[in-house]
Amino acid sequence: MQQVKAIDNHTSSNSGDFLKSVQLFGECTDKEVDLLLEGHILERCTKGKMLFVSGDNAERYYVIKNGWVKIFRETLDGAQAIIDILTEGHTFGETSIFEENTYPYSAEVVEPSEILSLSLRKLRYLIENNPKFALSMLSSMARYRRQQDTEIEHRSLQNAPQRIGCFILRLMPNQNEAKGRPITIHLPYDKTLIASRLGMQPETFSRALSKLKDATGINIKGSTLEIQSIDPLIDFSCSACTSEFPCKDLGCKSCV
Amino acid sequence: MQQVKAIDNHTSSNSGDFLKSVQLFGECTDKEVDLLLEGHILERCTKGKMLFVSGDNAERYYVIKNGWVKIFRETLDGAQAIIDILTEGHTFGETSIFEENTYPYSAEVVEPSEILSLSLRKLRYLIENNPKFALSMLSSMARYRRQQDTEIEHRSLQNAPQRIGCFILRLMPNQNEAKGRPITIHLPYDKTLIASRLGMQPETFSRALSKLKDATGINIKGSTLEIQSIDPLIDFSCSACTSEFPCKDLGCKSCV
DNA sequence: CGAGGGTTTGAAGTGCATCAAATAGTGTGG
DNA sequence: CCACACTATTTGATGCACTTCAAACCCTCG
Repeated sequence: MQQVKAIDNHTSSNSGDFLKSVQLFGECTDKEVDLLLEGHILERCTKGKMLFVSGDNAERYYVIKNGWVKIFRETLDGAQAIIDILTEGHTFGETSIFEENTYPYSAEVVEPSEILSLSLRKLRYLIENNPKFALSMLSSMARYRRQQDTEIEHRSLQNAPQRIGCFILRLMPNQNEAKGRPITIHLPYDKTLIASRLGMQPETFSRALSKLKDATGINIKGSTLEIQSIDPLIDFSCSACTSEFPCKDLGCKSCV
Repeated sequence: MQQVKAIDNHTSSNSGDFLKSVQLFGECTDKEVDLLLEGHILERCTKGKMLFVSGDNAERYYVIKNGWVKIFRETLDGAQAIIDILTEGHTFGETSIFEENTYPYSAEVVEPSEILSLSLRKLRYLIENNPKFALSMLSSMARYRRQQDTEIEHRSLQNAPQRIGCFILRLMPNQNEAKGRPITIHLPYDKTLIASRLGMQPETFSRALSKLKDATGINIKGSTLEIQSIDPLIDFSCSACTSEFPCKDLGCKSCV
């Protein structure tokens, strides 16, 4: 189940390049990146791997090189609340700097992934000594905050088919390319997981998806979607939202 | 409608004391507080006053001295999404430093309030030049982030009466005092507004509150609640939550 | 006292959840 | 390459929670 690969110094420059491509670390100097990477571990994880569970002692934070990771919490009787599902370039566990060194949620790999883990201590050092980096981190947290605000909004203003439409719009590769011409996209993970990500039951997801199909004319084959035009999707989903479509900065690939 | 009172230097030390009592500014030096307070405005606002609307140019951020402020967004057809309802010691508008100098939401005073407004430029200066303050701000944003995570969770795991119970628990003055003995609390604002804060209709709120009364034995007279013991409330509401009751740091007065 | 908003109650409808079962899809060992 | 087991997904039937629309009630305040 667990395949761990600690990467030696030869390849750490690759991880360095990767790290610089992550928004949070985009303005770091080479020296800072080297510091952050000291003692890093790059793990190839299979589906189902638990990276940590809520309450674990937190010494490291994580950056996703590729794949998907589910962030969630559980009630005593096992009901899960999905907080977020993250992918390439996202970080998690870094806010444990401000907890009492424990993780406030659990993290599970849901698709084969490469995950970089780094020392929280070194991150804290960088925050405390480089105001510019602290600003980057604040900016990144502010972005996340707006996303969460939107999430809450969607749950109360959008119905199930609209939420799915909005989810699909955020999977679009690039708004400019997508505009006007037909496009094919693949659902990034289990339909059941998408359902819980969107706060609904798998059965509801299935039915809502076919309602969406009827309403917007999209084509569904398994986990492949064919979209002739995104306009009907926008009309259908974005009418129940306070942001207008190019919903900038909302984790929307088509809007970054 | 608008009663503005710019306070002169004689009273600014009062505002200084107040500012230091706010978590975010707790570790600021006198000098820093003075800097932040330069050009501050203390406004006495009546119910209904709009402090700013989404999209407005943002030059100031706000700190609530007392009262209540609603933070929300609207769809084109007027449906409101309440993002948060804030009170004494809370700040808002400060994340506009990281937007393109616009507010991403609207802010409306919903109870008579005293609101302090301060210059965003000076805040940014402080963040950029004092790593310790940047850390405070990061910590404050991390706290807010956890609260929003919890909010999303509550919406999907708790039903209407449970959400109300949880809301009431968070109004409790102090967990230690509350434990065991009867206590009286007042709802802080309109029931209709509480309803939308909790993501439900006024009618649903009314019915759910009486269900809560039946389930936990609390007493309701208008906006006054008499609670013999908080234990039934905890049993009733917290079973559908991933946090155990002394839900630390979740904006819960009884748990701070 | 009367107007107007906030709150409650009633009746009916809707959306989603739940339970149950069928079907499709995937990976396994033979 | 096929049969089997197992999981993911779909479909059907039913129930419940919340919404919606409508009307009554209550409270406050001029």
